[in-house]
Amino acid sequence: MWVYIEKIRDFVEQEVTIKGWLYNIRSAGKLMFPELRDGTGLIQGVVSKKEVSEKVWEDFGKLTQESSVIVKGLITRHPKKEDVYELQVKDLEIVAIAEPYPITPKEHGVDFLADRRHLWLRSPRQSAIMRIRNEIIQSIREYMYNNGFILFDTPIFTPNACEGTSTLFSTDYFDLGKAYLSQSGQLYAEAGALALGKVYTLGPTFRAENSMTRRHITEFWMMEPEMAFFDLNDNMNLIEDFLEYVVQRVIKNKKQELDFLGRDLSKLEKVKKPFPRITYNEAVEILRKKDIPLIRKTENGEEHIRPFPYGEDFGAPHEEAIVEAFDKPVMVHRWPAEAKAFYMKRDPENPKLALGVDVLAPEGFGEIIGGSQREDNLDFLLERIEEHQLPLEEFGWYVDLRRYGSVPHSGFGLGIERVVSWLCNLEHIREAIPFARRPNRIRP
RNA sequence: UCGAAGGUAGCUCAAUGGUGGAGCAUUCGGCUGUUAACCGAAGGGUUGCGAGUUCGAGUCUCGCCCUUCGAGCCA
Repeated sequence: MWVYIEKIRDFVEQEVTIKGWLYNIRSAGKLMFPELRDGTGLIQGVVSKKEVSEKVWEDFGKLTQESSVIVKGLITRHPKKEDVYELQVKDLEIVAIAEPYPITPKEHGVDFLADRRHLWLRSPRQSAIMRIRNEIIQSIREYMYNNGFILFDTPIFTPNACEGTSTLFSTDYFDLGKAYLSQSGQLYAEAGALALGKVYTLGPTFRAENSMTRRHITEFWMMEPEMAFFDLNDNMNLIEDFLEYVVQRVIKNKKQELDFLGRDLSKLEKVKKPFPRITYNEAVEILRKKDIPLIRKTENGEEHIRPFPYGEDFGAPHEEAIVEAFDKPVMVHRWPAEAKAFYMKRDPENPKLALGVDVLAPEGFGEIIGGSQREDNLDFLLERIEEHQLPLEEFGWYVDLRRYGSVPHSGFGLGIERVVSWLCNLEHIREAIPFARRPNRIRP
């Protein structure tokens, strides 16, 4: 019977068939120890010369790393190790002999591996990350479904920039001129929220920023819920509840993979409601107390400005300093409006502040969520569009949402790969997605 | 885009301006409990590209290309 390695415990002392690939093989005279991989796990086979036919013995000698095979044998407990199982090999069918495999069980550099991403994904580490990514996305979908959100898929071709700030990838669109690859589904999700109440979009987004850091890729997946009649506070309550659900479910269901990656689970177990909520101004106070300067580039190098001035946005060193004191995600809210996007509603108590919230992951993994309450007043929104010098003709439909039964509404965007990096404790975001797109890499 | 480090065998890395090496991988041989197995042997090189200095350049100088790390921007 064909079984998957992850289910092997249920078949002890039974004869099974495993279909997979040779991960590694060791030999000791009349014994061989092939390590088999089938996508769900690894198992060590034991081939004894006196137990198998001459042909099977010879065929095992021909196998190279990553050769595909169908192996029959008896599942037994490891003679020395607890909860480890082996396959006592009886028969072998070679599906295909692999050419010399470039990725060996030894060390490799990141560039070499990135060039062979299509093969790198076969390694136990990458396989564990992809399984955890799957669990994260699945738990997001289930949370949303169970809480009354409607999946609302937004377009990838768009005629306008959602936020005027970042650069967009462009392409020709028949007779209609340029089209751009979406950098966010938010504006369309707002239309969805006013139609359906609570919606979310989950799909790829694109940013043509020449960002060469361990936290950026040019094509990344984002989950963006949008809720009618939610204010900033409701938004933050949702973020807390949602993040706790996702993190706790992932550590419950993917413990084996997280252990394999060497993830410190005690840090993730602390991700429970409530999360600290601090205002932007309080965050600046933290930076001032720690004497973290704002570093600004000048013609003759760098300028270090102390104390950190109110109104400036935070960079990576600032985020790290703010998060340091907490062991949970930190929600920073009420930002200087000037630095923020045009669609954010102003704080009624202080119009210089926008009702935005950023969520900073613990352990220095940076911003995983950016959200806000949206501007729902028609005249204020028109003002913002003018201030930001955005083409009104492209935003006509968006402005319309304020004409026909406008309501307070809020939402946020969560970067899937940032969350994968955080939960898997990855050094670099390039491992968080099957095929990472970066400014200097579009292959494979 | 800016700053720093780097580019030598298939991979990871050594090599005082003076005959380019090791471990792993590959091929062959040995070994009945191996776990990135081990032991023995063999094959494997336009030192990123181009110019210059020098009797002599992997090593020094200049230009270009590429990679990594950090910064900015952001999810």
